[in-house]
Amino acid sequence: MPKVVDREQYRKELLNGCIELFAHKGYGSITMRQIAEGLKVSTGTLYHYFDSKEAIFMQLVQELCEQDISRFFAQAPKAETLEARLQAIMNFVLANIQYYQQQMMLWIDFFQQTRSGSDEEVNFLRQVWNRSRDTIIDYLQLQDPTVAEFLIIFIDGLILQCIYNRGIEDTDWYQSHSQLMIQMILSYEQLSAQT
Amino acid sequence: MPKVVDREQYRKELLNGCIELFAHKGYGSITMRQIAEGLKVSTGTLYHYFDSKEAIFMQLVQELCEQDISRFFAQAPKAETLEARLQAIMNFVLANIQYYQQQMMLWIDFFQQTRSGSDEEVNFLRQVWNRSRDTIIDYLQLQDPTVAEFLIIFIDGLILQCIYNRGIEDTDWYQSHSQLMIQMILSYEQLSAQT
Amino acid sequence: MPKVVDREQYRKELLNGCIELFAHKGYGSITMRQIAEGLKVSTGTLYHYFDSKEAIFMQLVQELCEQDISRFFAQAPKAETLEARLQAIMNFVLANIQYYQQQMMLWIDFFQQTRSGSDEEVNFLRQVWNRSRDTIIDYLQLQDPTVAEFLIIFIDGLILQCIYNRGIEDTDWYQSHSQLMIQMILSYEQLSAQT
Amino acid sequence: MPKVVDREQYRKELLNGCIELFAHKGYGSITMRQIAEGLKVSTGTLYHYFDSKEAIFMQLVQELCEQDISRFFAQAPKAETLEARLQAIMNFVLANIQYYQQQMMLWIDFFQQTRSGSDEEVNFLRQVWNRSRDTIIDYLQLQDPTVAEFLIIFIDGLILQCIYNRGIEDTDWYQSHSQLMIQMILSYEQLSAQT
DNA sequence: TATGAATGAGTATTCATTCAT
DNA sequence: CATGAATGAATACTCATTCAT
Repeated sequence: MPKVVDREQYRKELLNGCIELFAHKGYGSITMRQIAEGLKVSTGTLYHYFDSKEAIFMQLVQELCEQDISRFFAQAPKAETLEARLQAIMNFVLANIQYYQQQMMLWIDFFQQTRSGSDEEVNFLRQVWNRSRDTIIDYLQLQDPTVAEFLIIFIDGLILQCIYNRGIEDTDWYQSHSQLMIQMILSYEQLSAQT
Repeated sequence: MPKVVDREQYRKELLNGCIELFAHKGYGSITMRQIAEGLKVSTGTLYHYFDSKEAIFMQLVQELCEQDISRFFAQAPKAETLEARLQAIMNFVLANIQYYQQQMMLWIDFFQQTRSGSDEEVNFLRQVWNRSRDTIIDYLQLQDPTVAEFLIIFIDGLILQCIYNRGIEDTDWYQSHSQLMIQMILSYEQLSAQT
Repeated sequence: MPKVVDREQYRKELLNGCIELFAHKGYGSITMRQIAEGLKVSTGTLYHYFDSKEAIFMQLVQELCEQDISRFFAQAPKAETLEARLQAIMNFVLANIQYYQQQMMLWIDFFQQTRSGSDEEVNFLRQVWNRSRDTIIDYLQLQDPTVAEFLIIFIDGLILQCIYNRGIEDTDWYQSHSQLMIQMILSYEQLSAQT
Repeated sequence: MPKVVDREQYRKELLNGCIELFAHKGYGSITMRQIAEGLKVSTGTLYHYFDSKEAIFMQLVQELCEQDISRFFAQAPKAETLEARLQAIMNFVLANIQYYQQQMMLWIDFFQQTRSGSDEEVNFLRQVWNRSRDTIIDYLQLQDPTVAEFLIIFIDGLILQCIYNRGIEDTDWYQSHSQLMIQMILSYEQLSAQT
């Protein structure tokens, strides 16, 4: 077991290792022992780097969001038209649909666990989530942020459906609904512009 | 502890008692003991009527769905226009938003718990869920069922947002997005009809 | 494993079984698993009868005190003279010296554990202890309760010495100090009576 | 973290730092990490100077006893009469009552922890304790050491009572029992001298 | 039919100690 | 000398389920 040099660096490595562990089993179902085994460290070491299971989760959420945003910008085209930007977003979500499914399940699972939990954590999560939302709003450059929010709501619904259906092998289904949404927004924007 | 004559009848009574217990604590967090106490029976009795915690949940889901549908029809106006029917649905969801939040959380919580569970259960749930979906599609009388499904996706997203925000006191937020969706669908239908 | 008929009866049996377990290892060192094994029940059963390790201890202390007092009266002579009564007490303590050592260690061990604990428990213990003290004061029939308290302090010191010396095989040592104390009290009472 | 020249010197400094840490939390409750933090060193350093937690305790006890004795002589009057010497002792104990409470709790806590421990440690502790006892016996200059031992037993009882009552704010209580004891010893000595 | 006592593997977390750097 | 990362067995306590009564 190599002695760690950069504590912060190693903590992030562990965190990255957690992602798929949490995603695979869920916050409530995975045990600290399983996490430790998955990371190939002892439970003691795990607790050396994180105060608690909850703490791991919180940091994980933040990390995921961070990665999410930078991954999107790394790949998002500098699209000129609204349609192109909408397409970019929908394609990005589809491309990472499994990732978003996992994240959403994690999210809600945690909400369940902390049902009567402190507001502090909930607020922290909300804050992280808002960052994602604002990023999308900014990218779309819509005059009315309501429409951007509208899109986000729909995307969430779409991801949820994928969860219900345990992953989509059926990309067409996703695509057709995406196109429908894009068209609707475009029409709506056109109409708004005219009046 | 009513001395039971009709086994089936009593089972349903117990099930009804479970609804708020599951909703309040969540599938993963509530214990069989708590359920038994909440129903004012012994754990033994609980196991006499249900095979397992999971079995309770499955039957509960079915029961909820049943109640859901009949409640909707008991209240839904025999609306002539599509707009009126859309309004009816959105209003109905809003009126029962807390109920739907709880149900959705229950739902996903169960998905988490049974992640590596048998497909049998998942299929059962999917079947139940399809009943709800088909009911809405029928009610809307749209030529293109895709649009109905589109609406359902959006509603799910809407409920999810309410969960993230831990209940909406902000009815306006919900209303404005509802209206946006209704208008979009109406426009889209109009355009489709023209071509 | 016989199914228990009288819950309260069985709880007391378990409690009695705990006495020597706690005495042998001490409150802080014994584990719930060890207690369960010692009682030949599962940990689950242990928790079925007692809320927590602390709860076991509290009930144990009370039970011990109760037994202590009734044992004393069952054996204490209806002594006419003060000297006889003092002798009776000192003899009783000597006869049960191991028991008192164990109890005292348990006592202090618990004080350690709950150092920053709730006052509730401490008060409960104090109350139990006061019962023992008052019993002795009553029995001695001294005009001045201070002298009775004085004796109790000394007895506590005596027990403590036995702990330091890990049990006395040397009964003479105990006896000589007992006699010294008895003489001192008698002289003091005589003098008080004269003036 | 002073760069150390004299290893022995530094060890004593650390030991002194431990006193209040052990006293505050108790032998069983304090962790090596807490001790290290309290001393502002790493656990590694702690283990560099002491073999184990137990070793720290043993050395601490010795150190405390040493300090105890020298503190007493630094302050004790060269009293001519027995009464004055008895007063001196009782006053000294009262003045340091909190200290003695802590020490006694530490003592017994350790006895608990090492219940089934090797005799070696117990003997070491007994030796240290005997030094204190002999010092008192010497100081009192009584012909019969039994009486001195008798006093010590009583003092231990007195300290124990203070523990049970979690510190005495009630100095009077202590004083009255002290005077009672002093008088008793004086009377006894007088009588012994006469015969 | 109804009860609730019994089970024991499983949970998050702690801690004295070791040892590579 | 000094550090603190690493260990893993141990802790109190939980819980779905079974089964004798």
